[in-house]
Amino acid sequence: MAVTLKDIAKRVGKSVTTVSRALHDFNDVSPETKELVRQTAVEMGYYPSSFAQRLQKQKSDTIGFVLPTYGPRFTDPFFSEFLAGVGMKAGSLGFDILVSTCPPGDQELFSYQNKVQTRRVDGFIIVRTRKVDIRIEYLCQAGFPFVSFGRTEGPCNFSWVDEDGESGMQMIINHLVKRGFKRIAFLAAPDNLMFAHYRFNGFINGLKTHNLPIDESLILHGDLTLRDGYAKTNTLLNLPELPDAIVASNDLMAIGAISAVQEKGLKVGKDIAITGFDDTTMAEHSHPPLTTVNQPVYKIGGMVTE
Amino acid sequence: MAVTLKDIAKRVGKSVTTVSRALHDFNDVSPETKELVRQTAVEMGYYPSSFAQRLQKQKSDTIGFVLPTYGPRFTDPFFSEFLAGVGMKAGSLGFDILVSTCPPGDQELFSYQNKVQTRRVDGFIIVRTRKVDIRIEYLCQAGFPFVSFGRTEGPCNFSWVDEDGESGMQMIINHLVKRGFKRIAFLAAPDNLMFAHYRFNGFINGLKTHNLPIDESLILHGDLTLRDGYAKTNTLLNLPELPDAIVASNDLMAIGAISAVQEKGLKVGKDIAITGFDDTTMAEHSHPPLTTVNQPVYKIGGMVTE
DNA sequence: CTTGACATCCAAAACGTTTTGGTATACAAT
DNA sequence: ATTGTATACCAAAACGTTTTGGATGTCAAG
Repeated sequence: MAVTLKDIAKRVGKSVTTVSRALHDFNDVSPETKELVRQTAVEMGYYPSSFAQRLQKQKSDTIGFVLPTYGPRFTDPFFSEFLAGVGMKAGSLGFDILVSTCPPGDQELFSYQNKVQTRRVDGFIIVRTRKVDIRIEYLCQAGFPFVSFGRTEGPCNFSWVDEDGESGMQMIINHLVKRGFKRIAFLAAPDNLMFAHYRFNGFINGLKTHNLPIDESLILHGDLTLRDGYAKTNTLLNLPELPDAIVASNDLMAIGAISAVQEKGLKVGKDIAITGFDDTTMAEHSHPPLTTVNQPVYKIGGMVTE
Repeated sequence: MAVTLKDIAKRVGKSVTTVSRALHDFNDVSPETKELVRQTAVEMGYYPSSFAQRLQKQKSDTIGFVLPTYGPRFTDPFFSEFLAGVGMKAGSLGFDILVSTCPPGDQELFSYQNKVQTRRVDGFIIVRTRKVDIRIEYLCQAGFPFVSFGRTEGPCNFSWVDEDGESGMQMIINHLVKRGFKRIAFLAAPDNLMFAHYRFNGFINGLKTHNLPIDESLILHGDLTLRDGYAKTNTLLNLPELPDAIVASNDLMAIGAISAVQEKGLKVGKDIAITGFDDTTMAEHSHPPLTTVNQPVYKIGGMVTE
């Protein structure tokens, strides 16, 4: 159906080689021929077959990205924003991006292996790194190119982009302490997630810096969802001695916390301070406005891609 | 680098043809040969080159999806959930999904043309259809396969999946009227978006059904963001005569509306009722809980893909 | 002994590119 | 006349598959 080099060659009465080289502006083609070929190509509506090119070049010009989907209700706005950043940068660099979805777990590795083995992608972008991350271990050991958003533990040597969640969290503690809050609770996230781990460290170090006691009963582990932020905050609000501040590991949980606190008839920011982390648009427009740490997700997506 | 059919052929002392046919279980290959070939393939770690296959078959087994990114702050959770649904279904059907990003506008068409012309995808999935939709017009006229989530105006004949936003909105009005609300405001969305159009129609028809007057001053047009829901609601709250209910075209705007109302010291659900549309997880955990209409985005993503 | 049916195999073409390693011609310098 | 140097061109191989249209050998029926 589609117009090929051969068709153009036939039309202009030259060989396929010459047509190909004319279109690539090689200097062993006469200016007249080049012009003729180019015009004919446009006229006939020629576009190279990407698969033929890729087969020949042994390059896919494609980046793989596996969305770690946590079930059907998968609405963490992080991913759409990150993907937007990735997509823009990839597009401007002439790369395609091949997205697949897979819940974290056993089958996860298949998603990666599959694309590596059938040579569908030249490299991967990895997000939500974990302390022990089989994806990273596999790709490292296979010598396959990838860049991650987030570090990992373990011996692998690879390129990554990361935020400094530890500092970010310390800034939050400083902010709270400066305003007189002392009994600070923490809504932690699954500790196998590296970013959660760093934020947790930052929290602990922040308390230590200000010589505040670390009260285990004020540290609860949530799953990063709004729902869970709400639930865990209710647990906190049932303690005999209430916290005067709640530091959440991300904005979603913080927003859940706000709901819970408001529901109890307490004033957020007065009775209990609440802070988030990420600076999502949701945070931007919560009421009262959420104190949070900006994480430029779109930009990070671009950086990782680059 | 990678193992090819030729390598296997050499090893087992048969032709490439035979190896290929053995692996595809053709019945003109002896059982012994088949077994031998299969084992050798596994041993040598053979995986077919997807590009060679695709070039040969003239099929890409890939679905294109262009994310309509509205700027760097692009956090509409709709898209991650939809994409999760698409990805799961596509994966189970052996299809890849090629994602690119492009803001709606002039260059948008390029994203599509490009992939059509270089034959990188076999078909497209389209979302957020518009009354006059150049993407649909182009693909229709080019005879290129696609399925959309959402209908469009215009003469094109194509396959789509859609929600019945009109009924959904009427249900909401019924719900409100039954509870005694009469002065109902509407946070509309850009009318060129089909889903917004249907929801608007549903709103108007709902009012008519109950013989309620249509007050233009109570109909404001927002851009679907939380921020704008907040802003437009403030406008409503400055009217000489307040509405007793605010119907938002989507959950994000509804949540913005809740903020605005609460900030004024009014009680949501008592002084002013607020409803959303979409049933995002955010809505699920807003306080007070948002009355909304469920839109099974994940499932829809799967249906469109199928 | 021939014929036909069947089982097993394969060379070559095709998919649409890019690259390699040339050839042919013209013209100038020796 | 020979050599050298450009300039303009191209056949063939290569990338890794699948498909086409056979070829070969065996065995049973006639």
